[in-house]
Order: sequence, then structure tokens, then C-alpha cells
Amino acid sequence: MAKNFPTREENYSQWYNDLVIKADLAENSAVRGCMVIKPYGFAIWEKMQAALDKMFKDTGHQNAYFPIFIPKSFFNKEASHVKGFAKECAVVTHYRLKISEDGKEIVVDEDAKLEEELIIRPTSETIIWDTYKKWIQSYRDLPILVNQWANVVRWEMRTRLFLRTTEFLWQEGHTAHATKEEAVEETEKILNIYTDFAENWMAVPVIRGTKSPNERFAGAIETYCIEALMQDGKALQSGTSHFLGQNFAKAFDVKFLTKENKLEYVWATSWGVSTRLMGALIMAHSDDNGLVLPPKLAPIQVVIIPIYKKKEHLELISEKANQIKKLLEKKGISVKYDDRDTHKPGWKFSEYEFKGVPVRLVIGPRDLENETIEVARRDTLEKEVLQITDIENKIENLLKQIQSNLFQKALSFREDNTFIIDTWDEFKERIEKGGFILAYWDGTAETEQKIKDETKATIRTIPIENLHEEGECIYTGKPSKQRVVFARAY
RNA sequence: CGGGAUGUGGCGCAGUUGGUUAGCGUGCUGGUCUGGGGGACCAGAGGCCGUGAGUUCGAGUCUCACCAUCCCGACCA
Repeated sequence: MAKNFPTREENYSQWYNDLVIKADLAENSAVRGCMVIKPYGFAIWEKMQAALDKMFKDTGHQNAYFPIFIPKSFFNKEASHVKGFAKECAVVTHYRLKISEDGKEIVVDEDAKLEEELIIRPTSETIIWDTYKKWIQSYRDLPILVNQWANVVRWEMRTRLFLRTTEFLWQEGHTAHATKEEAVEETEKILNIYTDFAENWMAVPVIRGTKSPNERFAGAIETYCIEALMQDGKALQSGTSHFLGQNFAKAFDVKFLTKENKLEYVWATSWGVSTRLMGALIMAHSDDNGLVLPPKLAPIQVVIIPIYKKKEHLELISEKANQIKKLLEKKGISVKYDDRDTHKPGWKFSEYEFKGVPVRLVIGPRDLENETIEVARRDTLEKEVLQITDIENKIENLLKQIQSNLFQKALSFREDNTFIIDTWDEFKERIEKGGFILAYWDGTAETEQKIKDETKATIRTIPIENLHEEGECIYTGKPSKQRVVFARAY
């Protein structure tokens, strides 16, 4: 275990913060609320990007790029959209600096005031729909299936590394369709991609559903989401896919001629996942010994560490290690052979364990004699000595096992922490201990707000699957069509 | 923006009722012995004590102001 590293039990939020910093994923920057993503952390993000990007492209989407600045007036055009974002926008008002009169400082040149202020994008619907207006005239121009990888800025009051930062990285898809059905289908298709990614790449089980009106995206008709449960019993919204109806088409006057030569507004969707996924990944699997990464997203999947006393030993071991490295790499496994003489083996063990490398291989003089190798897995911390024959297949299988074990572990954690609750007293008691609560809700915003005020719990999602039997609202006793998922959230 | 706290070598901290040359852990540099779970010893380098005023013979220490950061709330992917 790392020195002075808190356990989850002692202080979960400090455990998380320390983990991010000590595992070299990211650190706070000189700019309040903004983080520096360090190479190791960014490597994980790049693997996420690569996997998602392929999924988007495989379903017909293309990448494009729109400006970081949005004219202020664009935000006026969609009423609920501006309401949702106005309070957290960074605004550019000037375009030039100058030397102050006493020559000591650099100050804003008041003469360089912008005619119209520019907003640093908190999301890009407005600039994109202003652009789509030019792209769309006919049903033949539809659909438009565009995604952009970008940074956005939301001036949040309180920030936490990856979970909520002032600037964050994300992808935002913005699609335009001729019919409502097609747009809804797109929204759901993306939700399925997000689910697939969360569960099969991140090994994080998620609940798919829609948001209550209170939690809906500003400007959306319907917001679909995936919700994950973290180890401290809090929920984390991990991705959203919005059906925007014709709201933005109307706001930006985007119409097209149908086959029947009728002028109609375009139907829209938007969807995104952000670097917040890093937070979900970290919190879902890691333990008191540090980070635990699912093999599919680990920048280093296998580390090989030599143990030797003399230089001659190292040469022999290196030869063997490099052979194994090549065999594994042929299987597409990323391997690091750490033969640095500047750190001791024990130090390296701790280091890679803390950084969540799924598999560690150790070769020493003993192994050379016996044709063996020590294999340690990060998820269970188990070690065993294996015959070196066929090592590449053994490791390949082990990585698959680790991937599915992590998912299973997270899934049973979620199951153990999901509760069907039917009385208000039980609800209040349970919410203190965390977890997902499945309870009936009368469907009104007032009730949701009251529950939030009294317990800090929100409706995380109205699940798509199951739970469609009727009952009585946990708070008001009024009729309810189905159970929804309550939790305290990040 | 409300409540609480903290600013001292890179990082984490100590520094008594004000008193001489500001310490400790870790990290860093060099060396010797080491090496199957964060090694031992030796020798080094590294400080405008957050900023600015004040009190005093004397301020890391007391007073005031400012700045910054962190934690807890309200806001949020």
C-alpha cells in the first residue's frame, strides 16, 4: 500500500482525491477548478476515446469541429437552454491587453471591447444549429450525424478532479433528422452505445433510463441516461442522450422540404460523455491499494519486472523478458518491461499496483532455472507461479478473466446496494446509507423536489427495463405507474 | 455566495509566553553495501516562513488588511 494513503472506509472523498493524484492521473492546475491531465491519465482517456470513436463511426457518424466561442445572442434563441446554462458561462469581453500607464502591469485594453460578447461554449447546440441552418434545405440533406471531440467550460461553484472541473473534455454528438421516429431511434441507439461502452469496456454496470423533467437537459424533450453506482453508495450520471424534438430547429429556423414538398422543422438529438467517465472508472473498481483498471482501458496491461543481483543475471533475464514481451505484443497486449536499475523490485511492485496495471509478471534467477514466471493479478492481488510455456495464451485469458471479474464484482456490488423500498420511513433511513432505491413516485416535479429537499436524494433515472407494475407514491401515496431509481448523486 | 480551516525547502508537516544559525519526514544529488513486496549507512544541495502595512530593540510567532487554496452547503456532466 502507498504510504499515507487513506482507505475508502476512513474518508472516501479523500481516498478518491489522493488516488487521482498519487496514481499520476491528474492534478490541480494554477487555474482554479481546472485540472492538468497527466500522461498516464490521458492515456486512459485516449483509450476511451478510441473505443467510443470507433463505435460512433461504425454507426455512421462523422467527426467535425465547431468554434469554442459562441456569440451571446445565440443563447437567447432557445429559452430553456439559456436558463439552464446562463449561470455558469465564461464570457469573453475584450480581445486585447496593454501595458499599464505606470509600465508595471499588463491590463485589459478597454478600447478593445467586443461589440458582442462571446461565450466560451458550455455545450455546442446553438452554434451547431446555427450552422445546420446553412446545411439543410431538403430531406436529401438528412440525416446529419456529426460528433465533435472538444473541451467545454462550465463555471461550477465547486470542482473535483474528473468528476466536475471548470473545463472538461468530452464528445458531443449533434444529429438532425427528417422525422421524430428517426430522432428518437438515434437517441436510443446512442444510449445503447454508451451502455455497451460502460459495461464492456469500463466494466461498470449501468441502469438505462430517462430523466425526470427536473433533471432533464436544458432544451430537451426527453433525456436518456446511464447511471452507475459508486462504491460509497452515490450515483454517478455517466452519459446522456437527448431527444431535442424541434426545439433547436425552431429556435434557429432550420426547415427542410419533404418529399411531398412540404416545409417542416428538423428533428434533433444531442448526446455526450465526458472526462467524468474517468471518475466513474476510478471509483468503480479501485481499492485501498490504489487504482484498479479494467484490462481493456489500461494503458499498460502487463508489466514485467526483473529480479537480479548481478548485471549478468539481468542480461539473461532481459533476454527472456523481451521474448515474452514480443509474444504478448503479437496478441495485441500492451506490455512494459521495467528494467530500470534506479528502483528496487519492491518499489516497482507497489508502484504498478498503485497505478492499477492489471497483470504483473516477475522473472528472477529462480524462474530462469525452473522455466517459470510469477504472475500477479491486480484485481484479486493473487500471485501464482506458472510454467512459462504458452505464456501468451495464459495471459490473454487472464486479462479476459480480470475484465469480466471486475464487471461481475461491480454488478454484485450494485445488486447488494439496490433496495426496493415502500415506506417513507424506510426510504429516509436507507438513503443515509447510500445505494440505489427503487420506489414509486407520483410523477410530479413537486414531489420530486420535496423528496430532494428532505433527503438530498434525486430521481437518477426512470428505468427503461422492468419495474412497470403500478403502485403508490412513496411520498404522497398517489398512484404511480412504475418504480424509479432514487439516490444521492455526484 | 454563506459556514469552517490552512498558507513555512519539490511534497507533507513541526516551530512553546516574540529572542541569536528556522527544524523534521519524504523526495532530490553523489557514494558504498544491497536486490523474490516501497532497503541500510555516509556525504551533500535546496527557504523573500502567501502578500502588504503596523506594534517592537527584535516578528515564522502579535495586530490589521488583502490574496490564494482546501473542506462543508446552495448549483451542476
